Amino acid sequence: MGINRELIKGSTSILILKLLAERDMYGYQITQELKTRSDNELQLKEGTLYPMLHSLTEVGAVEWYWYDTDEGRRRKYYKITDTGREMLCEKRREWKEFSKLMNVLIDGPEEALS
Amino acid sequence: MGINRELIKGSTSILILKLLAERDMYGYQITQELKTRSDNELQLKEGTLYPMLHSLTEVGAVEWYWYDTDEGRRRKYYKITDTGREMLCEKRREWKEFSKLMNVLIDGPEEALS
DNA sequence: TTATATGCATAGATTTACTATGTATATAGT
DNA sequence: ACTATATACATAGTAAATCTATGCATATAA
Repeated sequence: MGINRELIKGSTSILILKLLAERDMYGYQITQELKTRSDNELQLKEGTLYPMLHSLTEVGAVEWYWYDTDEGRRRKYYKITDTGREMLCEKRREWKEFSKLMNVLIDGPEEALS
Repeated sequence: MGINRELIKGSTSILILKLLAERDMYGYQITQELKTRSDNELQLKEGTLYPMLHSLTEVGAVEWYWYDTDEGRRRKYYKITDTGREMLCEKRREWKEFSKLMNVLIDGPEEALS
């Protein structure tokens, strides 16, 4: 449905880009951070996250690098690019517009409240 | 993604139920009304609308009746039920919650603005 | 008579996100 | 030593939502 479709499609990627705009993060960390910040309401699954991260990498919105922790654990860190920051900015703007429209529509004309 | 999934799934049905809560409408009218109210941004397609209306009928949220206009045109009017009004109320509440959360997350902590 | 708008509807494709699963290491409990 | 849980990456297959394309039919304007 026009704007809706595009918006909704981006809702997950907005959140990922937003977190990466604050600092580099690895996949698992992204899921935990979203879970914490949303007070357990947003539980991003691996089946959603990793394909999305790969897709964001393909379009040049993020880059990644391996990092070996001192416990010998390997982590793949994702880093937002300038392109990614522009995407975030644009998607944020679109989200604001869409949510504003939705609020107007579902609150609707006063006479409908009777 | 939890709440997101459920919310987004309902975004179209919320709008349909909202319109029907104001007055009975037929399919084509719903598409035009949404288009007008959203200033041409929301163009609900028949392929989305009719399956949705049938689905809402199945779950008892709406009912329908035929109406013959004086020009001999037949229109299928949809009418919201009490169940539908409850659904609308619940969905509206969930939308408010979700959009609020999204706004908090994408605006994020102030230190991220640097 | 041709195009456009109105009006209902379905079939098939696409997109998105999910569930389920697989691999592997670290740590805590028994 | 064994087991469970958390961490960490990833893919295959499935389900759901919406879209595009199409079909049928009538009214009206060019």
